Amino acid sequence: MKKSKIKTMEELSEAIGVSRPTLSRYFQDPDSVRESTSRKIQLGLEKVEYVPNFFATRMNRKSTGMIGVIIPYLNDLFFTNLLEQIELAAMDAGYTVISQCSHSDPAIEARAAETFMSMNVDGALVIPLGNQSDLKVYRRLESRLPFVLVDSRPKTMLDVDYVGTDHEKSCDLMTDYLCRMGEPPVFLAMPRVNFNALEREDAYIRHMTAHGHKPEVIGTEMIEEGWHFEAHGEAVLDRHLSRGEYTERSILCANDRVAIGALRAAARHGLVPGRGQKGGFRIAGHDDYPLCPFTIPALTTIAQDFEAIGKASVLRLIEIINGENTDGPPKIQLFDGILKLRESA
Amino acid sequence: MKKSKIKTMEELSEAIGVSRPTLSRYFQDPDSVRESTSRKIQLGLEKVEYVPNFFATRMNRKSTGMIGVIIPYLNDLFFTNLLEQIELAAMDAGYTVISQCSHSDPAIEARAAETFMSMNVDGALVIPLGNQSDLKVYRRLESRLPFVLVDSRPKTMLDVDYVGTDHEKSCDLMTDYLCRMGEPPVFLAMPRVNFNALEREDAYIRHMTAHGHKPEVIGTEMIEEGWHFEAHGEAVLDRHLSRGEYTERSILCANDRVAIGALRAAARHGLVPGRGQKGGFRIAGHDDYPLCPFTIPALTTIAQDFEAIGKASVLRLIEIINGENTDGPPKIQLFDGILKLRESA
DNA sequence: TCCCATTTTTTACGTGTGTAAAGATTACGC
DNA sequence: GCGTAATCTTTACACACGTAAAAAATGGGA
Repeated sequence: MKKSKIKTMEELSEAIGVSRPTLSRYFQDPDSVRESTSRKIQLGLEKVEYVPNFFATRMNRKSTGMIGVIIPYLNDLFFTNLLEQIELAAMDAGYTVISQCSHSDPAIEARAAETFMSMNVDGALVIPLGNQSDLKVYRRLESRLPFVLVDSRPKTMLDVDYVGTDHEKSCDLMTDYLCRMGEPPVFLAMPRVNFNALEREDAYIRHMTAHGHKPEVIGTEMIEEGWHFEAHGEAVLDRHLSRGEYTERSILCANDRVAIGALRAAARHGLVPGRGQKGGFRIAGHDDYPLCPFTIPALTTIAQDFEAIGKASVLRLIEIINGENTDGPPKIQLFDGILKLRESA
Repeated sequence: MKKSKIKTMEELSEAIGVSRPTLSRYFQDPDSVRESTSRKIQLGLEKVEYVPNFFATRMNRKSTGMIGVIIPYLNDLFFTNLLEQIELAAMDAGYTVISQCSHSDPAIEARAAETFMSMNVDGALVIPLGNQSDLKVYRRLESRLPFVLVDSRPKTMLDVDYVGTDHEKSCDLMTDYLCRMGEPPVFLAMPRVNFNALEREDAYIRHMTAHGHKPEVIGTEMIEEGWHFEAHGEAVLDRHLSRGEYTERSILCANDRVAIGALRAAARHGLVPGRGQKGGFRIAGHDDYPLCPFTIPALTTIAQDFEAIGKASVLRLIEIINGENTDGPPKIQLFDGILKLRESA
């Protein structure tokens, strides 16, 4: 059975025998028309191929029902997890998510923001690119549509609503745990591409100093190009282990991907990190990357609460869209990380 | 300096002192107006905040310059890699990509298709969900806009253009390699959620039979729920190793995520897979998941050519959009996998 | 200075739907 | 059968821009 194709609501109204304005109301809320007409329209729709034109639909509305999400990288399970939670939360709230990936390129990030503005999205969630982001873009965005920063936040944007993990606290948690169980940790940093990494590093340093330990940070120099975190972690730790350094220390990695590289460097040197191991060699990460339970040994890490962050950022954005609680200082929501004890530390 | 905000082209034309149709032409092609006016407009734009309305812009055009991409899962680096390549290729070709993730839900997948139709995208690339996909949706899509299947293809959709990896060939390659270097492999399957997995399994069986070996497939029963491939691989292999089975065999895994789980099961049993190892215990994967070089031991696998697949699918879609080479049988493009020899096999 | 070609302005209509107002129809209770 | 309220149809305008045609302005060369 071939359904006849119908392009406009006008045609549809003829085909069904109902006026166009009535159809229009039906599509926006089927309960806004009498039940008998509602049934009549439903029956008609089954016999026909019709999809309302998205553009025409949204053009006249104050609200487009869309929220834009800018995500910096696709090839990182951390971000995809976050994006997934955001999409699900937005879907729940009846919004359509348009996501754009900046592919490590500030120019693309800027263009994505531009696209959102021209599409009249009701609001945007921005997971910033990092240090390279073009801050002017955010300022521009700010003046035109509600937006919330997620996961990380440039130091120059402290006046914007923000949802993320309390890195200070979570890093403390881990540092504290490592100190309690053995030698105070060394921090394996990553190239300065991201604000969170710095926050964690700072938190580590503060915590160590406060407890009378001497902080040691390695891996701040760029060894591998770009976002090859695993390769970076492997190269840095390999270099030190080759010199016989840190073979009986805890290595606290800036994130799990770095830690995965570090695990490999350890294996190459015949070291098996773990709290059960003699000698006190241990490796810990941060983020609870989905693969952590499957590394060898399984990686001890701090889990970020993706779901809470995703949900909270969407809800807050919707609040702003609706003009609720928009006076006063920017609303900052920080969620606690959870220590995931596995094998490696 | 505060730029005055301008909402419509009408207002802009007053502000700059140029007629609206001229502005319209300028935005579509700056060279279509006299250079002096072009400069005048440029100067004006610098003093003013203006973003053309996306919807109004596209409504009257035959072409919206957008292509839609449906991707089944976000939390899998395989798909994100593919999506990235697609986005970059589309960007190169001057198209805007709208991507929608189906989150393992056929209903969401269907809605994404619906959205694309209502947005009048010029065409769509579809990476199917797998067996659960609602095939009616594709048929519907087919009758309304050009689309190309990517990565995997339902058996009921053999009449649609398709771009992917030649699994038959790549699986042969691996099976052949494993046979040459030691005991013929056992195939560690994954739950039947995906057509590629089956294709690979079939290819394995055919190859083994053709060469006089007895094919053995394990892990077809669902042990872990859903897409927890790593957990599945670990559980299946662990069960067999516990019985003392396959400790001197090659394990060919349906994909790398399954293999990562298998690696862990091996480690738990004190086995180190590798071509250098005595006893012939080896593990191999498929896809060249980005983490493969960092597993312990590094995973031998078959790399899919993401870039080629992404580029080819976009180019083919654009061909269809332009009405080129659309007669004749469906165009199938299969790319060869490349054997990545690392440590595990 | 004048003519002609090029470019711009003016005017007007099209895109598909939202939406408001006024008039026509229907449903329902009495 | 009548009145009233709910619902529907008709009509009209709006949204922001594409686009076509005719009229006006501009620029450059002779």
